[in-house]
Amino acid sequence: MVTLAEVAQHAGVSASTVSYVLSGKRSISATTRQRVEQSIRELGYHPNAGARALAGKRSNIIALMVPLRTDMYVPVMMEIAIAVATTARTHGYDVLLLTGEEGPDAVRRVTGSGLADAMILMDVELEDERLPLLRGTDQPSVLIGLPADTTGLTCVDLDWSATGALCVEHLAGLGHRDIAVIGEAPAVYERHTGFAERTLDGLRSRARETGVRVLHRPCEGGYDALALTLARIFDERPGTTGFVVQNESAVEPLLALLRQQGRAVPEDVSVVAICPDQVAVQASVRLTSVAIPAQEMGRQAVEHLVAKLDGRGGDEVALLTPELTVRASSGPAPTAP
Amino acid sequence: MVTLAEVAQHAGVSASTVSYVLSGKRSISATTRQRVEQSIRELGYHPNAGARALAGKRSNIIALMVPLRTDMYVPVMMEIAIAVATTARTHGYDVLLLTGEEGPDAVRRVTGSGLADAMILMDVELEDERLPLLRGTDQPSVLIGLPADTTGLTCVDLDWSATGALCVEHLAGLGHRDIAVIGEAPAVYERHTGFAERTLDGLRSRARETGVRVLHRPCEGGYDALALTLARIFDERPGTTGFVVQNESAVEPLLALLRQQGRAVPEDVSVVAICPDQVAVQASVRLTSVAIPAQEMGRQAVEHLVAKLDGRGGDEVALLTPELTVRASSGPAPTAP
DNA sequence: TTGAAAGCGCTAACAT
DNA sequence: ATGTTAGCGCTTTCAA
Repeated sequence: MVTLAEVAQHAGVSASTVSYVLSGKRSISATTRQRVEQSIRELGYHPNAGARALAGKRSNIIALMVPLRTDMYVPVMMEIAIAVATTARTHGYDVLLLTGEEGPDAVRRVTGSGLADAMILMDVELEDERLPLLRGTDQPSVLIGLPADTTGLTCVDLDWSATGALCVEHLAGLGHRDIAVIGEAPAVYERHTGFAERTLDGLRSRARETGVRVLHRPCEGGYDALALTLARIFDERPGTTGFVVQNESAVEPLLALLRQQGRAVPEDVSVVAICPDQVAVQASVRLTSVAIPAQEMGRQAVEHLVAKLDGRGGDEVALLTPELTVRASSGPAPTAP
Repeated sequence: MVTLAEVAQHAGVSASTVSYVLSGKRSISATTRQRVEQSIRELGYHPNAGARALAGKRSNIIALMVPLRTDMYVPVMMEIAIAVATTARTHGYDVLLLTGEEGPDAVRRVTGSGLADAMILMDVELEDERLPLLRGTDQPSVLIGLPADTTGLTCVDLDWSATGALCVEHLAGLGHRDIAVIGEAPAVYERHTGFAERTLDGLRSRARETGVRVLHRPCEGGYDALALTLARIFDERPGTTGFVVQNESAVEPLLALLRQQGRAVPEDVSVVAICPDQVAVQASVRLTSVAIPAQEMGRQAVEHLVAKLDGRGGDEVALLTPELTVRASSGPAPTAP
């Protein structure tokens, strides 16, 4: 293992000079710099992470807490995680992967051990039990998701309320008066996950404003669950002509069942999905959708965190503006026969 | 921040005693141990990770390199990653998330800096450029996936060749004589990803043995791509009665299109999928499938790695035996009209 | 069974 | 512009 001292000797300079060449924290003459860089290359030197963390009081590691749950749409989580990792690298940070399993203990462990300099939490609940800990520490953190009380916290999230509103607006604008919402699995609501409830709020308040009726039904993924849900919806509201789907694993089943029942999309019923663009374009009908900007969320979370680590920027809630893309699954409401 | 020295003082013992209480590397009298543990709790002490890594020469971190690609089935990657993280924790390790982006450089960086004690690589190609580096270092590693040459390497993977064979065997046993294989996206083959090629080998050699014909077609996911592929298949082999699908995002489109063409599953055509069980049971027809044991792969990778770190166990290739579950999508081949 | 003390490799004053 | 040096908090000999 090559040490800084060896590099120093090889280059004929002192250890601190090598250190400063590396950190750029003081000016170095061009010639020494080159000699040092040359030695570093020749010896294949890599600074020891532990020693650095110990002496410098920063590990250059960001912890990322991902949920274990399988009732969230996994590709979105993965996309966020990867965006976090790659963005972090561009700022010189590595990412430590923590699963939700350890819960609040993980926060304590990471904070206490100096393992990471900061952390990003995903899948935040409205009353998340990790929040008191975060507020009580000086370790910078960013939440992806919005808890009920954001005091003293930095959060990044899609503006789910606006997302819901946007969906209703689109359908209402097309003349739909009776809208059904296929929501996330019941467990997601029971857990009081912010995004699900906020979407619903946005949906409902815009419905009120535009005078359309909204029927919301949570739904597990898969065909069987959706068949049941759909039957109930048409039973209760036979005049339903618009659907908003928030559960990715209900998208394809919904399209299949509508087809099977002889209801044409978008002639008889319109469908608006809340999902990643990729899902929208790969579906059997190209879906009008509001995109979930997973990458952007991961990227912004890191940018905010790095800003805090650098002493710039403070607490703040960054809500991403939703964008609706019109595709083939939505059209004017059918005129009554 | 609480230090070991503070704990020692609080407990009225020396620093080394506290250290040994923590590591258990020498016997401590019951009373001292309790006093120390008490102090640790009272002060909320957490050992400093950097100092530990520096002095102990082990970071207790395992690096996990995940691919950036989106042409692999993402939930499987995620499930592996989470299994790695949770299993690692049970052995006292944390997991550092590296993306494939940095490529071989990441291996150098992690090895050189002592950031991680060991690493797990996912999405290994047959001739992976990271392998020479791994062979040339004493840092333990485990591959999830099988390269062409496994000399000096430890690998964990599903036995894809046996998986392919199993699929053909099942269909052949039901009397199918003409089988089509819907494969992964062309890019996956071009990249020479081991699992895709091996599956094909297994498929073909068992086909030869059982005297069935196999037509293999790579396929991007989504409806449009699959529609094209399917048309060509029936064009070329009108007598096709069995399908093996390896691309998850082709599963649902395939079922939809078959339905649409009036081909009943399993009466007219049988479908066997290679996918996680969850996908198989959530599909519109419950699929006969060979499961991809994502969790098990992640878990075993960590177990092997920990064994190497502890000086137990050496290089070794662990192939998981595939298991086929018969569900509703496969049945006897239709008798010729 | 316990203590004392020498580093681990690096950073950041403090000097010059 | 560069060198000297005192730690950072822990592990692990070496001693008792």
